Amino acid sequence: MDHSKSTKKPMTSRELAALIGVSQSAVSRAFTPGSSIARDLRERILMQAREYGYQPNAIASMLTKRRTNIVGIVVSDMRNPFYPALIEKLTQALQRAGLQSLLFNVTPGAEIEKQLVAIHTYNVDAVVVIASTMLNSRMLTRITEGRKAVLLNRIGHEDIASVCCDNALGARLLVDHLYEAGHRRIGHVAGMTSSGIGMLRYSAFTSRLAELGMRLTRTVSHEAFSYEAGWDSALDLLADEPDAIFFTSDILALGGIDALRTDPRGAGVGVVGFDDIPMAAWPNYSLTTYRQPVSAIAETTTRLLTEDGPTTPKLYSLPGELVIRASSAPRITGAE
Amino acid sequence: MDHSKSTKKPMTSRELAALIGVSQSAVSRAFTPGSSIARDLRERILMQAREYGYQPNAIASMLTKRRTNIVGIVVSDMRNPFYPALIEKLTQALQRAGLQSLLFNVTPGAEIEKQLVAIHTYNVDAVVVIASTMLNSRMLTRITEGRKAVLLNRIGHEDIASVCCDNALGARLLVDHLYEAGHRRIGHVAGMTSSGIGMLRYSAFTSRLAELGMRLTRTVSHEAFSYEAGWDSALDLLADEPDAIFFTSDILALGGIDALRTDPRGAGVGVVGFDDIPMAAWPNYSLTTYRQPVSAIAETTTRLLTEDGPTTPKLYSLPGELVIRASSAPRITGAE
DNA sequence: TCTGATTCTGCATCCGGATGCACATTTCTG
DNA sequence: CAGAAATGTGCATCCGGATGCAGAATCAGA
Repeated sequence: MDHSKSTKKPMTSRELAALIGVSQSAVSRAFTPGSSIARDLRERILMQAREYGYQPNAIASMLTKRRTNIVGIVVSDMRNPFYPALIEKLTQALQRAGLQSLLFNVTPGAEIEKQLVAIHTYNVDAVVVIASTMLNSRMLTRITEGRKAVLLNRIGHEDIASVCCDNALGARLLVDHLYEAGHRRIGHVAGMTSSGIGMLRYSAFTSRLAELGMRLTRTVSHEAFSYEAGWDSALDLLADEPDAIFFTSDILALGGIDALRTDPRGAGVGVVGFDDIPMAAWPNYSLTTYRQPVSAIAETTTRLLTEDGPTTPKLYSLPGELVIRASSAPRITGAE
Repeated sequence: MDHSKSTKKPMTSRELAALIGVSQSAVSRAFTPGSSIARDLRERILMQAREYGYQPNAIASMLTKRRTNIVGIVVSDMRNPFYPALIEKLTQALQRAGLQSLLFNVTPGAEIEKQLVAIHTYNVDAVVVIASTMLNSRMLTRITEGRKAVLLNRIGHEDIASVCCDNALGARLLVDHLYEAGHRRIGHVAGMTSSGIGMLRYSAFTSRLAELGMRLTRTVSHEAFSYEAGWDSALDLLADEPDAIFFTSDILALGGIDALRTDPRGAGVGVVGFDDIPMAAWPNYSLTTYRQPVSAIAETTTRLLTEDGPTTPKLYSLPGELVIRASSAPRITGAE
């Protein structure tokens, strides 16, 4: 009867110390960069440690150092393909910096408050909140207070740092592009009207529209950033006979493109999105969009979280890139 | 000069104990279900705790209990939309069971070994490995030994529990369906040939094909589970003039559908996928597929990880559901 | 009412490392 | 070469809870 599988207890610093005849403190210092220990002693200990398979217990060290090296990532909308991509890049960047990512999936149904308690009890060093219109300002304050925090794709909080692509620039570039392609009457599809980012894009969009003397036919929203919402919104807008439609996010735009294909009036209507999710590049969609600098966002976030001192609560706005594809092809001007 | 933000140290059990005049042990026991403490004392302590905002420090308790309540999720392919969906459901199910998810993103480039060390140092209670052809069998053993472990969408490891949908059943049902729709000459697109799941589906597929007297024209692989690989593979297969193509995963099938549309020979070729990712339901694709029981997979995994005792290393095969859509429409039999 | 069984409670100690402090060594400096 | 300064090491203690053990308190039975 051998149940060693669960019995196999890892060695402690004291055990290793005893084995190689040094003090426990020496072992601890050997593994603590910058601590006061002779170079050769450290090397000897590290070598022996490798030999015996000793690794310091991170939990114990968290307790004394008051530092977990864990970043809580709060996310609610994994449906929008942009976010998995962002999370992937982010966790990779964090891992490179020696930080692990604890994922907090905020779901609509359950008691959100309760889910967020864990963020406190797990003592995460920092919190990254991704979009999450599900969290109100008060909850946000609760989970970010007393620790480093960065908001991604969320703005309007004076006391928390926020990293975004340059939404206003993106919106303007897209409008400029539509203008050059000959589109004049533009429809707008918002995602959720409660999204600060969405509203930011919207206001940049409309003001640029005005500057160029273009016309906003109408703005509609089905209160979701989803394919279905995009579909429904596009059909709504068709009544106005727009030249083109500005979707505030790619996932909306994809639904819109497919919807437009179901209606003869949809032919020739230009479409632009925002984000540049992988599907935007699929030939079937060929969506013109503004590419979010996902890697730069991940890097910047990581930098902010690893810097010493509290995170400066400013808005870090990173330039993206206009990606022109077929969906916004120049308008064929016939009888107007 | 107030820098209280970082100074605000949470209260300890001893402090609370002193405040309300009980011993530290009492406080600890009040928060430990099933420990020996009088009902009314516990309630008094819990009430005061809420009052003073005391919460036990999870790190300290991890140290003594030798239990972190953290599950490491090892994933490498976040590109395939099926996995974000699975991860979302999984983290939610785990959260409901009081477990947090530490995400380990295994990236091709970096030294994988090094990334996996963290799994050990963080003392995660359990590991869930999702697909990850990137990890070889040896690495898998390293990270799962001594702890509970479940493989998702990965098979062929005698000593680790594995949870999957019923891949063989799914493949058979899809073949049956193609048969009924009048398709006889079937092409096959594999993802990565190193994927055990892929091969399992393949063998069930071919054997059912044989049983029904249908014909496998050819099987191709571009060694990736991606839209692009599906695209290329579909075009490869067109030379054989198949009636229909079986794609071993939806994301491949989507690429395939779009590719078939670029070639006149692609017209009328039936397509089936596997997984039922959200995009499969988009009208533009309307992909017939076998839906993986994502929730059931998440629940089963959670159950296995929360059960007492070691995880039984068997294969848990859960039934999915055939989802028939337009992509596999009955073949229009013309001049053959 | 007294004894034995039960249920609680607090004390002391431990979990595995980190670290201030004092002392031992080594390295300079004059 | 003495004495000061710099460097390294171990001891003891702490981080914040968990838990075995012994004694206190409550309850039951006779």
